Amino acid sequence: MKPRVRFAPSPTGYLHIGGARTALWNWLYARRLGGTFVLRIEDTDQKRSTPESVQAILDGLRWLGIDWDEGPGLPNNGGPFPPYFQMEKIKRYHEIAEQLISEGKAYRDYTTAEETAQMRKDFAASKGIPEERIREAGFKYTSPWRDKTEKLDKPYLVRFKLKATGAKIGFEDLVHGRLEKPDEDLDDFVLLRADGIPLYNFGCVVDDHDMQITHVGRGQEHINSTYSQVALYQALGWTQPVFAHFPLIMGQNGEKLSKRKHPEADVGVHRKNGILPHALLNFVVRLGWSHGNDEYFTREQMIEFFDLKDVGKTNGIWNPKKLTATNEHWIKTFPPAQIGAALLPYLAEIGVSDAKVDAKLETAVKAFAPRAKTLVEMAASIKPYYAKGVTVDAAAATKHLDDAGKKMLALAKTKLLALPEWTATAIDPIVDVIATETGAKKGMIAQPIRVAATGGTTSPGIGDTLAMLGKDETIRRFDAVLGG
RNA sequence: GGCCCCGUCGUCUAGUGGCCUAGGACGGUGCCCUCUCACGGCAUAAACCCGGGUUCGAAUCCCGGCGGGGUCACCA
Repeated sequence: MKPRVRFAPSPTGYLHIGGARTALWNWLYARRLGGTFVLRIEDTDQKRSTPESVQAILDGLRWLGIDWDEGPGLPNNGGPFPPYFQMEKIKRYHEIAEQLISEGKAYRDYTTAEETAQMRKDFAASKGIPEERIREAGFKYTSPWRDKTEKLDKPYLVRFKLKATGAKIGFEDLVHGRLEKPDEDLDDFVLLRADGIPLYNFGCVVDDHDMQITHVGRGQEHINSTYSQVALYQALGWTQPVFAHFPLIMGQNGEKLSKRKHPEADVGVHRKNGILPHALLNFVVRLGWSHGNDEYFTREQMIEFFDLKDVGKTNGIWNPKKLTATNEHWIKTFPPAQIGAALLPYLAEIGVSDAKVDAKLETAVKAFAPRAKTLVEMAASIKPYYAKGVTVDAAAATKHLDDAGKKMLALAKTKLLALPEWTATAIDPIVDVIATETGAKKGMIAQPIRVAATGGTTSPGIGDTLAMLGKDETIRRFDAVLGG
């Protein structure tokens, strides 16, 4: 059977890097096995969900090239199991909740949020312990409505009626193996809030079932809620999917990568910083998963090699240096035309709007690929080559454009003017030629040329540098230095 | 703190009882290449959390300790 997997983000902010990896791994799994990748928006947290966030997540996924087979923005209501936004199927959750209630597997709890909160507080106070430790002290919420069935005319929430027998409840996890705990450790978790909106554990189970999801791959932080969900599957008599709980991505301080404390948690930040989408994918796919000693994968190789069973168990730490190294690798590896196309928005961003993917840009990409860590850097490096004229750095001029330097420059100009064609391969040898003819060191020849052409002391090889500039602009800049 | 998960170089990892004097990658260090800056090449330092078992033999299996993380909501 072809797997049906899903990525079910909550639209409460930008696309999180951990979410992106979860999406990627699920997507890869589906693609390799010819399965289906579903995107579902879990927008039941009405306080925090926003349309902007939905957009940000969709944009982030698209930028990464992770496409979904079912979900938002697709024809025919998004696919065969709509809707793909939880808030659009509230009725369905109520239906299931009612069924559970009628079967005695759930109940209406008229206790208010304030009351339950107070109960916790009182218990903690009576034991003289902080609230998060009430569980160890034996606190377990027991609703006075647990065994009642009457329907009152006031707000209620629906709780799952967990039957604790002391038996183990658990599941087979693809990365962890058998995971279980005594069902007594679970409680009557809330299915429906007082306003009728489902909570995560409920909506998630109903949807995964309705959408016929076969494999649920998500972060390890969900392990504990999975036990509750398993109880629900059993109560409903539904077949549960195969679970796979992924290790977490931690910030460099060792804490879980959070939106507040770690700017790098935002996929959009990397886009802004000039990271290639594929580089981000490659970096993130290796964080917690490996294929022998392989480090770099094309998209096709990722699909070919990825398997949920090869996912590791240990949390990984975000390593910006390795991300950069991965980015450099792909900048150097992808065809110049492709990098050039990716570079256009970054050039436009800094005012170079006349650039297009042509011979000049490709030459520039080739020249700067080994020198740029990011597309932002590359764009900045290339920008001067699209300008008319250049301001020569004073210190550089003093050092390299003295009388001797200008003499070399003039000589170079003569040789350049005599060239049959203006290409890097044609230009490059002139430094050697002049060196041989005059006996001067190459540095004495190349540096004056470089300073005159770029205004500074560093640039790619003379051939590439002048080729990028073009004949006219090169000579113009030479003349500006030589005067008259 | 209860419960749950995890524990190989600084980091990501290979490793599934002998192939391990523990391999690769990023980062670090040194050297080489060189018209500048890079790229690249070569070399090098650096780890099996600790303690008990099991076994002829353990990074690999078991137990305990320690350490890290997650989770304990009418968030997801």
